[in-house]
Amino acid sequence: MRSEISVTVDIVIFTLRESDLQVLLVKRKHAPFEGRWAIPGGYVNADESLEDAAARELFEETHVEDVHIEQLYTFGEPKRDPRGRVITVAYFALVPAPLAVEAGDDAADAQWKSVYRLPVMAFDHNQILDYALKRLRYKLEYSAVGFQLLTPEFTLSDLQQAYEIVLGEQLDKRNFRRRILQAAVIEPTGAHRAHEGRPARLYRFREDAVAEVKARRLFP
Amino acid sequence: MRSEISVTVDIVIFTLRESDLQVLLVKRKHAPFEGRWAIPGGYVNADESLEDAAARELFEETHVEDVHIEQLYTFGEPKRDPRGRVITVAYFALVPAPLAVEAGDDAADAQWKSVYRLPVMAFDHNQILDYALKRLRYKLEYSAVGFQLLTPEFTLSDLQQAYEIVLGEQLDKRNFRRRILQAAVIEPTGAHRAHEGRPARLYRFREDAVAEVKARRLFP
DNA sequence: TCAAAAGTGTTTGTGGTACACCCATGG
DNA sequence: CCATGGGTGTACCACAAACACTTTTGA
Repeated sequence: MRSEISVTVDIVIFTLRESDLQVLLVKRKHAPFEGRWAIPGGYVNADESLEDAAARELFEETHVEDVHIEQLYTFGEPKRDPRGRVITVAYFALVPAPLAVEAGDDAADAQWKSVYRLPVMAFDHNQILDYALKRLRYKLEYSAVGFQLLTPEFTLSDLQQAYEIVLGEQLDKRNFRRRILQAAVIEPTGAHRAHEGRPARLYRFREDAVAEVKARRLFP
Repeated sequence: MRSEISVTVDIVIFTLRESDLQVLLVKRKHAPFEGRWAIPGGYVNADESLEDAAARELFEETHVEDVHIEQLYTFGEPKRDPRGRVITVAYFALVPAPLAVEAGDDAADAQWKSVYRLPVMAFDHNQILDYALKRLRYKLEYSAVGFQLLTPEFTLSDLQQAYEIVLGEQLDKRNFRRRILQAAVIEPTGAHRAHEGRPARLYRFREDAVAEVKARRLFP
């Protein structure tokens, strides 16, 4: 039985802004849910892959390319869209702070919103965002995905701050540094950055590093 | 742009059989890929959720209900089905051994196949199965999902054997028992089971147990 | 009494966590 | 010389891994 189902992709775009973890939301101009905030998304074209569709939506909203994108989950409850049967393949993207700030701010109907103060959104988008946030935090703990939120060169303090913002808790500086360094996923560029106080060593992410590390086995 | 996309669900059904980890495959009767083995699946009905569709496909193949089902990933490359644009939401299910053995064996065009000796399959189904197996192994290590492959009452040796089959490696009996027991996810039923040698205590899964345990943090 | 599987503790090593002071620079 | 953030080491504890023998039953 072939059924009439439309397929969309929605993309949860995370960035660090104003010492806060924020997502890009768009305000809907038409029914249903006119005036409500929503996760950006759109229909999948016939000849593009799902991931390409997600990357296209991301580019349309932010003019950002070549960032971390991954598939999150597919939401397909029959009544999730009042217009008919629409399933959405949700993705999430991590964009480095400075690029994202420039690009997101100019659209009147697109705003960065703190994940800690989200509005009631259109469709099942609150649920999608909850899930995306849970996944982001979870991945931060066992993979090197957090670097994707930073510029290509960063200090260890930048990185620690990023982790603290996303996880929503304070971390011990010495333990943080030791573990990041012994995971060998970053390397010093040799350069330093100074604002105030002692200049900080700059690091870059090592492309050849294993991005995902096996979690502890609970069961043997 | 609303595009003509069909939506299917495919379900990777795992079980333990003949001291082996096996999946249920069906032999295709029609083109494309006539005669090739494939993961069971079908179109999503207009009024059912994706998970309901997966559960329905599972029931149609095995007459098994109320088992662990979870969404795996959505595969949507434009050319994955030569007939047109079809995306598939893949699920995986874990069915307890004895039920599965009875149900799967009678269909001529449906067979349990060892995950260690898989044929070249239709569509992108080898890729889907690789991914499902990876996910199953991964989840076994940090969650209590492994119990879903056993009957409601089982011995610790049964459980250890299940882990060994899925993970493909030998485990130390004392360490295994200690960790399972101190995770407090199972409880003794009080009964014993005897075949040969000393009778073994029977256990059941504790429904109130936390099924998923936080993995070690690699990064602080 | 023997075969077969169940059941049980200890030691050692690794890694996580907690914790406080000195260093380099700019103003 | 002072304020500001950068950078460093150690002690304790918990848990993972390695490892061999005793117990209970049926034949």
